[in-house]
Amino acid sequence: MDAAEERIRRAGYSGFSFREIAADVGVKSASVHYHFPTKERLAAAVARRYTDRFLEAVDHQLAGGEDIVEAWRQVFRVALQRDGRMCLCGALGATSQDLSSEVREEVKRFFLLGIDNLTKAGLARNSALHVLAALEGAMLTANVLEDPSLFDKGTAALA
Amino acid sequence: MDAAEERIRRAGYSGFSFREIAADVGVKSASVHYHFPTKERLAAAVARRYTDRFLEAVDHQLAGGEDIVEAWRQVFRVALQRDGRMCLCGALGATSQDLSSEVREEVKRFFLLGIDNLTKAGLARNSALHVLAALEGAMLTANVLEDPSLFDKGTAALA
DNA sequence: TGCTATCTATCTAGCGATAGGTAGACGCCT
DNA sequence: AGGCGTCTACCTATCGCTAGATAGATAGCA
Repeated sequence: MDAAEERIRRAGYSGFSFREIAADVGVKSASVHYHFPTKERLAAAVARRYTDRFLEAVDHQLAGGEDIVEAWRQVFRVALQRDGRMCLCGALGATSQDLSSEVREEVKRFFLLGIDNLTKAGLARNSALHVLAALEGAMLTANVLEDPSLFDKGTAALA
Repeated sequence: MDAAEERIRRAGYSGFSFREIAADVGVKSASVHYHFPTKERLAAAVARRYTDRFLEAVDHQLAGGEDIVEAWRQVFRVALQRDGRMCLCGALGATSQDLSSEVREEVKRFFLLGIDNLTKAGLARNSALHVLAALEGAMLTANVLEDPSLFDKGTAALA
């Protein structure tokens, strides 16, 4: 799943294969099929784990006394700068219309829970949407222009 | 190129094929290769045309007396709601790390010219980054959640 | 005007590579 | 003994791309 996550975050759903992630881990593709019968199932599992971990990380930031928006910004920031990759659900979501419903639902879940988390912390719904959009978009921009500092600059106005 | 643009905007770079777009148009894939020797070349040509048209549309909005930020917002809005698809450079940019340099440079061009356009209209660089990121991210969010109205709600704060 | 040569845009056929996925055998551990 | 995990070997389908050929339009020249 780690290998799949890396590959998906770099190249999207149709940009990774069983053979590639098997080779990354040092096994054969048939072994991956043993654990995840289909590609869709694997991608959905990876997306679910990603979302859960992401929300946990936000909670951890909040526990450290961070403001809610700054907490989200920090988690996105780390995802971009530590991993050097896109947000998994951003990478998958860009081709949302082409995903199987199983995977698409997991990607939706990331965004829905994100909006939910931000509103429950006191933000208006439109503000929650704006924060999530700005973070996701800033990550994309920094990724395209290969300059991580653009994330900080593009999201400075949120803080 | 129209067919290729549609497919790329729905499924990204690795989500379209010569055979598919040939079938869309009613020819054979070999005929597409006649005009575009490689897939990279085709994608790069489509991205360039998309960027040029996009900037023209922004200029047209400005000529109509629109505020610069509102002009950008409107063009994104139309791209999402009329076409029902992602921004082409957003869809490609999400997998930027996996694109050939030829295509990646065209995607970069979209973002660089966007920032340039916004700053030359008077915005600070960080504000330009923020606007572009928010628009691109709002489009992604609306796309994933299959609700175009979320674009308006998520970008209302920009106006 | 008519012949010749070239160009354009398409076709059929097929290349090698890779995709997702499956069947059955093998070894290992309890 | 039996299940778990991995393997080899294979399948069908599709990928990007190319070869060779062809019909029709175009252009230059006698």
